[in-house]
Amino acid sequence: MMTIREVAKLFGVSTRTIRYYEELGLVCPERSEGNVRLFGARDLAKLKLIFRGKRFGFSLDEIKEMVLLFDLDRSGRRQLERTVEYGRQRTAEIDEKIAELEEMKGEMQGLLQEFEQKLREKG
Amino acid sequence: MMTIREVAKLFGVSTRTIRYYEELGLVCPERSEGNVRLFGARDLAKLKLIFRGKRFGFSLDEIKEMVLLFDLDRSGRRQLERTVEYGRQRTAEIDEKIAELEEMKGEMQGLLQEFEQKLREKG
DNA sequence: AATATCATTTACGTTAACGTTAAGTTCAAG
DNA sequence: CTTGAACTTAACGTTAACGTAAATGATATT
Repeated sequence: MMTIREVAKLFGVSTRTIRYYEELGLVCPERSEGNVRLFGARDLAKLKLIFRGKRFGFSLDEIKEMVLLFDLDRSGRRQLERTVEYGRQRTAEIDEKIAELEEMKGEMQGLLQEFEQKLREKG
Repeated sequence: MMTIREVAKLFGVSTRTIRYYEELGLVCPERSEGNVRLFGARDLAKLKLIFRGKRFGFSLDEIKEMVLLFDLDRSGRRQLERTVEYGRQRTAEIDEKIAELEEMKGEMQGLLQEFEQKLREKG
């Protein structure tokens, strides 16, 4: 069980950021006797997913939906099916993002080759 | 040569967004006799790069630096070398992003398999 | 038990990336 | 040449994602 400052340091963010994510319902750590937040392994895995999502321009609202995958494991069959379907859509989106990134990379490399060509011309 | 509304519609954004990007110095379209913005092919290619960058969580400040690749083609040798070096760093970063996205995809697929397993258990 | 260093909630402040409105200008159609 | 739609600048409004400060409570150390 980690304290909020340890968690913040672990992910390289402020404690405010962690509390804000709790405000939004993204995480819901246990509390100690004296109402102090205590983060378990599952909370940390969730936060890892959250910060990874952030790095790819997902909004916190979108991330909130993605994080539901973490919370719905003892739900009913119908709910599970929808969760799986939702997860499929998300991974499909990620595939698209990867493809687009590679296209972007290709364009930039094209530009670089042009420039290098010009450099060679100048000797 | 396209007008601002045509450009906005083409990319599915507001005209304000396009003007804002000009405010930041990201694009610099020609002007007609009567001071009306006219976007050429090069402006459109640049905007395409800009919106693609946005989809991956790059800030407009970061994008501004990336877009410099478009503007510096008749600069001097030293400048060209630095541009090429900068471009290399950017493509390396994109490689990292791709790798991380694939890791993310793997994690989500792992979760999905767990859920599907549970679905099979429930018959 | 006092002191220092953490924690808590509450609430207002900040910045990026636009949205929106106002007041005026240009362009295409009739 | 006028009328209406689309353009212009200028300026203030908005929202997400936090930053920061105040007042207070918990915890560890000496």
